[in-house]
Amino acid sequence: MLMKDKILEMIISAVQSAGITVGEDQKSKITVSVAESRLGDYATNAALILAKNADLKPMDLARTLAEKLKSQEFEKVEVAAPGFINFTLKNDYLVEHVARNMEHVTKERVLVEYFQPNIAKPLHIGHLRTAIIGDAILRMLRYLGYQVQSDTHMGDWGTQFGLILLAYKKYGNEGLLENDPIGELNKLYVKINEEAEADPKLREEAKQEFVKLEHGDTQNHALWTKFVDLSMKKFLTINELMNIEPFDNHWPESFYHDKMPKVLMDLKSKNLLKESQGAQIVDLEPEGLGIGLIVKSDRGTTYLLRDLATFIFRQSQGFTKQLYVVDVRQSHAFKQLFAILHKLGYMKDDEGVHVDYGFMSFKGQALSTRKGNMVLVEEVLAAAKEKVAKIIADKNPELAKAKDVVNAVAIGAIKYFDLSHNRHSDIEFDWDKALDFEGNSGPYIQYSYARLASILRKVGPTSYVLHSTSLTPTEREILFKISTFDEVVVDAMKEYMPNVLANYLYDLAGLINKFYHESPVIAEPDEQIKNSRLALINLSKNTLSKGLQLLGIDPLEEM
RNA sequence: GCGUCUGUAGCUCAACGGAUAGAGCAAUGGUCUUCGGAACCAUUGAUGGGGGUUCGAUUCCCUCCAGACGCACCA
Repeated sequence: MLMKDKILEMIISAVQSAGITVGEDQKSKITVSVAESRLGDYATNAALILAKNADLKPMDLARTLAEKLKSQEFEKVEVAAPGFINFTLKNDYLVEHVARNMEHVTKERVLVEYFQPNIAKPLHIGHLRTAIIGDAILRMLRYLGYQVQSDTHMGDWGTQFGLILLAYKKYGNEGLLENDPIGELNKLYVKINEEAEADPKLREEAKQEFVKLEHGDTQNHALWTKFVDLSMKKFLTINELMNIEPFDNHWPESFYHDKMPKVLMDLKSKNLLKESQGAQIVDLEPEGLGIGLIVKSDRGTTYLLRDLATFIFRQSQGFTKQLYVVDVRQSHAFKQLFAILHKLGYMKDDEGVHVDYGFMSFKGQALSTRKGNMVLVEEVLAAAKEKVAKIIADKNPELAKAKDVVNAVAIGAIKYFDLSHNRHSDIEFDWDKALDFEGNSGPYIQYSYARLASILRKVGPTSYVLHSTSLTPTEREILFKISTFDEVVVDAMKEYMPNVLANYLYDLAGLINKFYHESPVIAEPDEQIKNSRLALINLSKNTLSKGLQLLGIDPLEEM
């Protein structure tokens, strides 16, 4: 059990033994949080919340509770104005507690959808964000014991394939296609779109091509399969390229093609479907969500219908929770989706969550604005690697396996930059900042790790014992910080905010660097202190390693 | 027009309704006979305006200002 939760339980029972009744609404307002280090380890506002009910002054109630809360785990339980209770854990207790691993409880099945590229459209920075955030969430939920799976949901179906098929038949070249499938398909798509602007007949032809595809035309189906296979292969290089966990499922849009009629029947049988302007809609005006378009007036299907089928299918696979890591522009669409699923009776509470994120823009050094404001993944990565390689060549020219290190640092820098920000914020990517080794950055944390690794390497294998006495204030802070690791991951996943963990790791790395500066280890004459510091280093290193890996960043023994 | 989100230091960002609003960059000044100086320490500096709720508001509510993004036949 997490220390935080344990303290909360102690508080509740202390309150009850003081004869004070606690309503559910009040209970939910009582918090136990990490205190400022000068005040203690944990703090609670319980007395402030309950004072009025108990008809006591907050300070008096706090004192009463504090008295009851004194127990073997705590060095101190103190009261502070206007009515906080602060807890300081015993060092002995911390030493013992910190060595324990989180008990593994198997939790519900969760599906995380992220990385939704469209065939014939190149990977850009938006795809990078969904992949990075989604991947981090997957890793963290898995750590917490959830049975998580990922799903990519690629865009491989729809009327745009009519245009692509038509263009390929007119101008296509097999060699070019195999060489650079997405680039070539994109070129064809752009070209035919331009032509269709001028000549509406082409659009009609394209539509027919798609109809043929839908009806299983052999030639079109073969071409489509080829486009999809080649593109998929290319897209999935993201796993290797960005160190993204392999995806568990690929259920693309086409996969739901034959699952939509059933949803339509369902909607009809529940009287939710209406005819309007020749189209089939669900009226969501009462919910303030406008009109949900299900079938277009030309009888074409919509994304909304496909998304309904998607949710229902995944639910049938046993997933009791579905997370959609998709940018914030889709939030209206997801509200509609969830509202209709409620009406259909498929969704209760928060079984579906839109994990939205803001935009990433770029500062200075405009990266190719040829395609509008699109910044390509390849360009970002190449630029990052180039910059990192220069720094490495400068700082550590002797480094073995420099290429791997450059790769890991570049990826770490990009990911950390993304993940350290609150995902709701629109953020500006600053090359100098993200790839500077100084300050709050991925490389800073990797560097802190490498320093610890270096000390342990020098000392060689020994068994370390952490002693609870003779801890310096910084060492004590580090120890406590490490003990809260699991709490932090739990907190981070309450609202699916990877930045909570990223910020924690930065704080920890900062403390470690401070400690590194203050306390010599190898040169320490007192063997017991030396040994204890080595133990602390070992713990710190393991914690940084766990945390970095949950963010999808490789810890490096040397850099 | 309606809706959602955002507005914090010169810049880029943090902050479960909590205690003296934290960082990084930039600027200035320091530390060290470098267990890896890619470090550490310090100084200057901020909640868009106005109301309200609360013991307590960057956080919740109202309003105004500024910006971004959405509001059925594009995907």
